[in-house]
Amino acid sequence: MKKAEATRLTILQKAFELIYIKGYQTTSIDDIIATTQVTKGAFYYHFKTKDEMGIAIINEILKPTLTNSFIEPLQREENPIDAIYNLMHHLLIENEFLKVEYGCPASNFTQEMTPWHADFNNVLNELTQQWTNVMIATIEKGKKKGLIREDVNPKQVTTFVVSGYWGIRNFGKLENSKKVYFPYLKELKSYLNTLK
Amino acid sequence: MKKAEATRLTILQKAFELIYIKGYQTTSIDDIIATTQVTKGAFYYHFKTKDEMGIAIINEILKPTLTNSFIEPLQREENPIDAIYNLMHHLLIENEFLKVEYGCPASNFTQEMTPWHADFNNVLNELTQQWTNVMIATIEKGKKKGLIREDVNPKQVTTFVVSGYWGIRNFGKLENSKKVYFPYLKELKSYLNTLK
DNA sequence: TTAAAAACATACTATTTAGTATGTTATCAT
DNA sequence: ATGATAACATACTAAATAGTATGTTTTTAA
Repeated sequence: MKKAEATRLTILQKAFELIYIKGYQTTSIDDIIATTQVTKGAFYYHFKTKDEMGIAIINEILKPTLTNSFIEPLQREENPIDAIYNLMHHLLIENEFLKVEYGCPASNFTQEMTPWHADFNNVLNELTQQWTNVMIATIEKGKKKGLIREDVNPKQVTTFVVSGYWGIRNFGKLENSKKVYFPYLKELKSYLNTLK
Repeated sequence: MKKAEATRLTILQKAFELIYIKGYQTTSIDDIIATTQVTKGAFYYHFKTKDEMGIAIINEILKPTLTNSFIEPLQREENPIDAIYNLMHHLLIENEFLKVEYGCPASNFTQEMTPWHADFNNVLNELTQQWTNVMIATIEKGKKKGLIREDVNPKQVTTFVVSGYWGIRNFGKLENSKKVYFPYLKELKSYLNTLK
């Protein structure tokens, strides 16, 4: 990797961390250049504005993570019920990238930026749709294999499940403890089992 | 009501609206005094700091709304399954206080303030617990009446349901349309029916 | 090796921000 | 009616903010 590309990447990575912790609006460019040890000139050489950097974070940091941690695990498993449950368990309990006290990065971004920044809205919508589309496909495959009841509506289930995930992350943030994750996961499991 | 109290209340109400729409951090005191037609002197006579006003909004605006729109409907109904479903339907579809494009005010506050402002965290936790406690009690009553299966865990179900609500509000915000609410509500209904 | 362009560095600016200092006016008990 | 205090009004300040102007240094292609 070229040095300039490396600079750009460290800006994105460190900025993401700060934003994940403090929020987008309250993370200043000065904060970012202080923690990255990159000067303002370098920052504005790589990004025209703060918002351009924000969009780049979503596209270049969040999207790859989404693919690795949210999508691939769904595609690896045979049974959609196990796939979804194991995914959630992994995201909530094991994943070290996501911290209970700071919630879900995509959800945070959506909450903060979506009503007022069309660009953010678009790219976050893409992000979410990638995830939901794969989950829908997973459930449909399960139906064909006879692992899921015929009358189950995959899109409906996906909306319900993804909502639950976003909500429980908010819950965790509020209680600042993974404790809330356990009743959620238990109930998710019994819910998913009703789809058999 | 005394005139001074009226001033305080309009500040809280208008500030709430702005914050609901734009977020807490990006709503400035100047924004608030501009839309309320109240001067800075008056504002700081009523509130020592912006955060004091923020807490007051949660206690004096959000809490009463919670009681009226989130708690009483649960207590009025006999069957917890109907109670929860009708509540959600009402909150998502009929309620005019809550707007799809701006999400859930309590959830927005949690997302934005909770990791860094202990005072906000405390009061938001109270708010949420009031709601969940009533929902738990509703389900327990339903169990005693034989309307809910014996092996259902009320706290687990409540965590699951409330998470779903918060999540679907985030979803609505993202898609900026009530359309997503319908698959959610349908699946919520079939889920709730499995608790019988 | 060298010239041009890419990559970075420093010092600055205009605006916005929460909050304050210091007033003036309205209200109310006596 | 009057004095005290509650309620508001105006003008200011210091800090923070996104972004710019104008450099210097490093890479790279010839």
